[in-house]
Amino acid sequence: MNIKDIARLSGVGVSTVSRVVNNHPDVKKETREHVLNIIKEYNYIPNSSARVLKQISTKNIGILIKGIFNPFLSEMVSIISKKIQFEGYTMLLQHTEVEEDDIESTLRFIKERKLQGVICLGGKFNDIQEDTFKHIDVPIILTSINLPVAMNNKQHVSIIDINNEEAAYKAVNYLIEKGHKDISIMICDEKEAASLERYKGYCRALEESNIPFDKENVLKGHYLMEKAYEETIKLLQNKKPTAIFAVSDSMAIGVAKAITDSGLQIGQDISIVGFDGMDIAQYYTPTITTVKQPREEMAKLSADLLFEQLNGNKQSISILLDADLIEGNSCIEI
Amino acid sequence: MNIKDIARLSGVGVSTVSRVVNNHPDVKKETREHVLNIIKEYNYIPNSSARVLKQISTKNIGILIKGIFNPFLSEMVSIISKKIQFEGYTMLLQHTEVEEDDIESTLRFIKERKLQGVICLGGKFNDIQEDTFKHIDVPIILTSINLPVAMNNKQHVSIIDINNEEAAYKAVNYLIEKGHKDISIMICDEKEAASLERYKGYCRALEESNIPFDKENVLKGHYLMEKAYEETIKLLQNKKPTAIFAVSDSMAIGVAKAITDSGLQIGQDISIVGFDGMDIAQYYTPTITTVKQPREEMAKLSADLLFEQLNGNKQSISILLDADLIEGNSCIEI
DNA sequence: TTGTACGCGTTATCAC
DNA sequence: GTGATAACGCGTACAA
Repeated sequence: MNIKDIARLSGVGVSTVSRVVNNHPDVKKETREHVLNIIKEYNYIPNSSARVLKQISTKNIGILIKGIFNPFLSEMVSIISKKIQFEGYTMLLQHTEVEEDDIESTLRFIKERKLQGVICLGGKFNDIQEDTFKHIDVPIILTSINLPVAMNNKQHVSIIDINNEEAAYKAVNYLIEKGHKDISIMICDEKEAASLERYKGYCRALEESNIPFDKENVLKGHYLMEKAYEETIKLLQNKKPTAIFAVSDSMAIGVAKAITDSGLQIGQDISIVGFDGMDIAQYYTPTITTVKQPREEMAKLSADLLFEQLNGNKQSISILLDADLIEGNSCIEI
Repeated sequence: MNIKDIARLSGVGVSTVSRVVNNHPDVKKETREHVLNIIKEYNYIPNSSARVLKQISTKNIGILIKGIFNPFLSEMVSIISKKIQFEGYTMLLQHTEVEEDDIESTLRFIKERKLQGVICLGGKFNDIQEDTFKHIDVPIILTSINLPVAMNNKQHVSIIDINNEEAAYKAVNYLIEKGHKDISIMICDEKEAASLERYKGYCRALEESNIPFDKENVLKGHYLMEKAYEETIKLLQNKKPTAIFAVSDSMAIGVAKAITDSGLQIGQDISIVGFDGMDIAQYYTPTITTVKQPREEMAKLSADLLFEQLNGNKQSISILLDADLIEGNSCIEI
């Protein structure tokens, strides 16, 4: 069932059917209705591949999101999608596998789908070069993606992110100011970019306060509740820090449970600071002190920037937002 | 930059380029390498629209998932995707908006992308008719989707779900057996299908034990932590049930926090049962008793069934799995 | 082993 | 207001 069939069945030409399907005004009312009836009757649905192939401008914006399961990024998608719809564009959402090369995927995505612009949420772009996107003439926004600082502002992309190092620094300093000296950190692993930046912030805070670094205090939770739980249980069998800083809220929950299960009290015995500002931090008991990433702002900024560039303002910029500490009841002064 | 350009630049015909791109064996080694170099040099990426348009069988399996943010469904996607890859197919993931007509979307998805099969995760298919998918000759699996019982096994689709009514019935009975008589329920709203089924199970359990139904005991949390929290706070200002059954774990967390914030103790004062079996139920303090949906099994079954049908076994079936209660520490005997 | 030519389903251009 | 027809970029049968 294609456009030709419908044309034949309706007794009109293919162009008329095309006009009806695309809501062009220059079709007689009766003709339009008749064709619509036939379309309805035979369940005709235009082949999108053929359309994209033929169309010059698709009015498609791509969203490339790392992984299928990331509540943090998901929430930003909904905000962005509203803006895209409002502007009369269509959003194409695509996920990338964890191992996938994100630069390659972005390039593919743009060319394959004839996109007018892309927003990438999360992912690794470490191998980005000055000329990586040189031949691409559509705006690219990298949101919540950690980039080598040297690249900022230099290539044909914009960057919206928080200052991970600084945010983590503030969080750890908060603990230090409360008198904590033996502070563990739950990172993802040695490689993950955001986790690494936060780890650097942790190190800097310790250093500035002349607190010796203890490598036993570094735990790897892979952003998983379960792994964070296990690692914390293990840690507590050997030593008892006065505070644990987890670089994600999900890991903070794992840490919290491990503390409770070890017969200790959150806050009283061991203070906890998380990272992200997910709802659960606020609804856990006790509420978890966490570094809140300005998700809404990042999402809005990304979408606005994209359309500004689409509408002529060709400037690529790079913005690092601040992330503020939201105090809960998981930390005490000692 | 298209296949013709590459052919010209490589000094070969388009078919040779096509063969190289698609890894066909019948190309001389040097020719292949030469063409690959040109492709690399000019960053050529084949236009997927043109490919799909031309291809007869795409070896594409579609996954249609309701909403962008649903941890429960996301986890199933990863399991299904592995099977699809293993079978040498490609997975196309598409999200549907909350208000979208899911039947329409499924039909669109299949025709637009020339799919070999679809798995729908979540969504509303209430308007499904016996002949809705009559003209579709590819397998359709509806997973975690509540369907009017009368439709089971009758049309051209398979259904994998849990028995929501029964599972909820068991959960509420568990509370009743522990001596609870004043049991509140936190539903999504009056319309959402799964929530409705679970609500029915709640009613049946009360009825069978001759516990009078109190409409004050029905709260609407819209599957949101925040909403569930607010509604519970409101409830507790008027009355104090001995137990609350939330039809999702996220709402159970909201309920839990509200209880704590009202100066009451979870379990001791008010027992809680959740639904879904999300990680957080296990990592909350106290652990939340919850009805665990067999996500892995549902996902595996869906994928296996799809490929069985693809490989000739054309039977459509409908399977309702059991969901078991996982005991935590959020309920006491009274 | 390689090249030519046609058709996939649609939209855009032009003629009527 | 409507219809014929040439692209869009690719895969493939068939010819060489």
